[in-house]
Order: sequence, then structure tokens, then C-alpha cells
Amino acid sequence: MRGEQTPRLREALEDDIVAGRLKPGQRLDEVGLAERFGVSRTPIREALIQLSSSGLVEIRPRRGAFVVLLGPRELIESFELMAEIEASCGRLAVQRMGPSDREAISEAHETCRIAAAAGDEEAYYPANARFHGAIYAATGNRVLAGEALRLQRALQPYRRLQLKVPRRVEASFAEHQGIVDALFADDGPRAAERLRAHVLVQGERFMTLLAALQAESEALEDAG
Amino acid sequence: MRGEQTPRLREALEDDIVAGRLKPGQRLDEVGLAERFGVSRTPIREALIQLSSSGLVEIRPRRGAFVVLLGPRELIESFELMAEIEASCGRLAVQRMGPSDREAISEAHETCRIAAAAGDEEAYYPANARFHGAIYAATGNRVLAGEALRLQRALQPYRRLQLKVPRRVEASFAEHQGIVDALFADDGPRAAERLRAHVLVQGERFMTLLAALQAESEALEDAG
DNA sequence: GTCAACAATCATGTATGCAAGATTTTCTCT
DNA sequence: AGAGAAAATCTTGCATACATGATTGTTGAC
Repeated sequence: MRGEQTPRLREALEDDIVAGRLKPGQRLDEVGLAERFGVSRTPIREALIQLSSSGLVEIRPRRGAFVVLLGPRELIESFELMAEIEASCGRLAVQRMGPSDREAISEAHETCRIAAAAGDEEAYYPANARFHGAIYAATGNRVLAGEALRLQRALQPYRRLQLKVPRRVEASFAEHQGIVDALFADDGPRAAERLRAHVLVQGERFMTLLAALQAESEALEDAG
Repeated sequence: MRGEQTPRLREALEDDIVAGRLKPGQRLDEVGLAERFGVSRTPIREALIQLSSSGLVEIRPRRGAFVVLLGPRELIESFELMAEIEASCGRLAVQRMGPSDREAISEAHETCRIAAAAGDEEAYYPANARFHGAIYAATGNRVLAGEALRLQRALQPYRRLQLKVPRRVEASFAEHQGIVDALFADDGPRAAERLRAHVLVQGERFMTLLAALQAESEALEDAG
């Protein structure tokens, strides 16, 4: 056995969670994961601890590790934090982005346009992540960009649940257009405001969906 | 042996780092720490992994764990992130703070005043942390407040090095006064701007100090 | 039939053992 | 004596073992 299992395991689990193969609330059995990856519990535990620090996993003492399931309040608060950070990124990006940053943003935006025009939600997700990532990178602040990326991933499992919101992709792309316009007009405050609104409205859309789902499940409970 | 060593160890190490008893760049030997705390390496390792995720420790594969020593660039970037988050907190606090929040801010501010008037740097530190913490809490957003607190602690070891900057405490308190004025005048944008400036200027002061220290050490090298 | 208590089972938390990479020391050659 | 290579030492990364708290299943009483 030649070293460095933990990073690989962390990434694999992270991918599984972000991609939705491991669902929020699901329990992560150490022995099961150890068998699945062909390692002992030790590196699995270390990977889980790292994931708990990045917000994707919750470890309850003596109870085990669970894929984080944010409650409504935490979700709202997380989206608000995300909105604030994205707004900051937008303002700073306007001040500092160079030609290659503009190119990266334009390119990701075009990829979004294609996916949106085709109504291809599966393609829109990664394009959207790249678009926002390009804005983070354009700030030139790696610490800030790293925080933004971490939060983006932590919230990804919940964005995934928005699949059924009608015309979601079209609305998102229209907002992107407004953001790009502000960025390329070197209007920092406007870019910040539009990014903030873009993220907050996502959160709100999600909460609406959540309320609908809860009402539905309660109706089922009453019926059953 | 009755469970749950890891959290205790994490807190103890965190305190040591934040309080400066473990200095940036210092190596953290697993065996040594295990002996010191009277446990095996396993919970020590887990605590170190957690600290690495919260930004206080850096783990280099096969090399060991080190108290994080941010380079100039990372320091500037971290202070900028902190400034953005604090600005957001200020703006949101104006929108949402209740009477008890105002009281907590006032109280912490008065404690700062006393420490500043006495020129008591040791007392000013915790009072300053409480003042900022009261603003985070006033946002009503626990996720945001948690992030702000995490960053505050990650940067604490570097703030500590500013001890020798002349009239630092007086300048800081004067800035606090401006922040409080804006907050209590319900002027969100102004509070945000003043908080941003307050944190950024701290970073700049620190960088100036750092440059001076480096010049000094280089002069010593040349002489020796 | 339901609930409670107890026993058996299971998973986690920690300790210990071992292999491999990193570091330091020593030895050799120039 | 200094530089480089080889060996000894040390430390980390992972595997395994074991004890304790959690969970589940069973039995018995009401």
C-alpha cells in the first residue's frame, strides 16, 4: 500500500454528494465505505472529518456521519452568505479582471447560453458553475475564490433539487446576461447587486419548492 | 477511557495557536502532542485534520502538520475576504438588529473604550473580538456569523504581531466609534464601508509591519 | 396486543502495530 | 576538510484490535 488514500477518498465522496448519488440526510457507514473503497476505516474517517469541515457532512458523536441536510433556516442563511460573497466577487472582479478573465467569463456565459437555449438542465449545471467560478477567479483573490468555491459545492446538492422549477434555466440565464453586462460595463456596484439578487432569488425559489414539497408530503401523511 | 477526546484536543490546540503559544510555521509533532495530552496519535491526527480545515494548521503529506504561516499574498487576500464579510455583516446588522443586539454592541464598545483609554492592549484584544462578534450576531444569520468567527480566529495569530504598531489601539477605537455611529444611525452602506475600511487598514498596517520586520532580518543577515 | 426491560449485536472512538517515505547521521572518497 | 552517498532513525499513513456507547431484537409482564 503506497500512501495518500485520504485525498482520493475525500474527492470521491465529495463528488458522490455533490452529484446527488449520496443524498442529504443519508448515513455514511464507515465499514461499508471502507469495504467499497478497499481501505481500512482510518482513511475513511479522516476523509469524513475533512468533509464535515467543508460543510458537506455532519458528524454526530457516537452516532456516525451523515450527508448534511440543511434545515430551512440554515439554507436561507447559507444562500444569503453565498449572495454576499458573490456580490463581493463581482465588485472586485470589475476592479481587477484582465483580458483572460473577461474571455473566461464570456466563454462560460456562451456555454450557458447554448445549454439554456437547448433547455438542457444537465448541461446547464456545470456551465453555470464555470460561469460563477470564472467570476471568482477574476477577483485575483485566491482565498476569496476558494471560499466561494467551497460554498458553491456545499450548496450544490440543494440546487439539484430545483430541477422541477419551471423555466428555471431561462430565468437564470437572463440574470447571467444582466451580470455580464454590468461586469463588462465596469459597473462594480451594479454587478454586485445583480449577483446578490441572482443568488438570493435562487434561494427563494428553492424555499418555495421546499414548502411545496413539505405541503405535499404532509398531505400524503394525512391521507395515509 | 470514556469517549470524545478529539473535540477537547481541537479546542486546546486552537487556543494555543490563537493565543500565540504555538507560533506560525511551528511543526506539530503527533507523538509529542499525544504524550502531552495523554492520548494516542489517532485523536491527535483527527484534531489536526479539523484544524487544517478551519485554516489554522497546514498538513503537508508525509511531512507533518504545521501552524499555518500565511505568506504576504495570502495575508492580504485573507484580510480582504474578512473585510468583505464584515462589511456584509454591518449592512445586514443595520437591517435586522434588535434592542438586545444594540445593547451587546454598545457594551462591547464601552469595554473597548476603557481598554483603549488605559492603553491596555492585552485587554483590548478580547474586547475587540467581542465587539466584532456582537455585530456578526446582530445579522441574525448564524451561518454568516460562524464564517466570520472562523476567519477572525484564523487571522488572530497575525493580529497579535501588530502589538508594536504605535497608537494602534487608539486608531482602532476611533474607527470603532465611526462604525457604531453608522450602525446606530441605521446607515447600512456607511457601516459596511467603515467596517470594510477598518479591516483593510488593519491588513495594511500589518503588511507595513511585516515589511519592516523583513527588512530588519535581512539587515541582520547581511551583517552576520 | 402493547410496552418496557434486558440481552445481543453493531458501530464508533481510541490504542497499537507495521510498512514506507522523509530526515538525519555517518562513512567514504576526493 | 568538504561533498556526496549510504545507512540508521524517525515520522507519517494505514491496518488492525479492542472497549464502550448506541441500536436492535427478544422476552416477559400487564
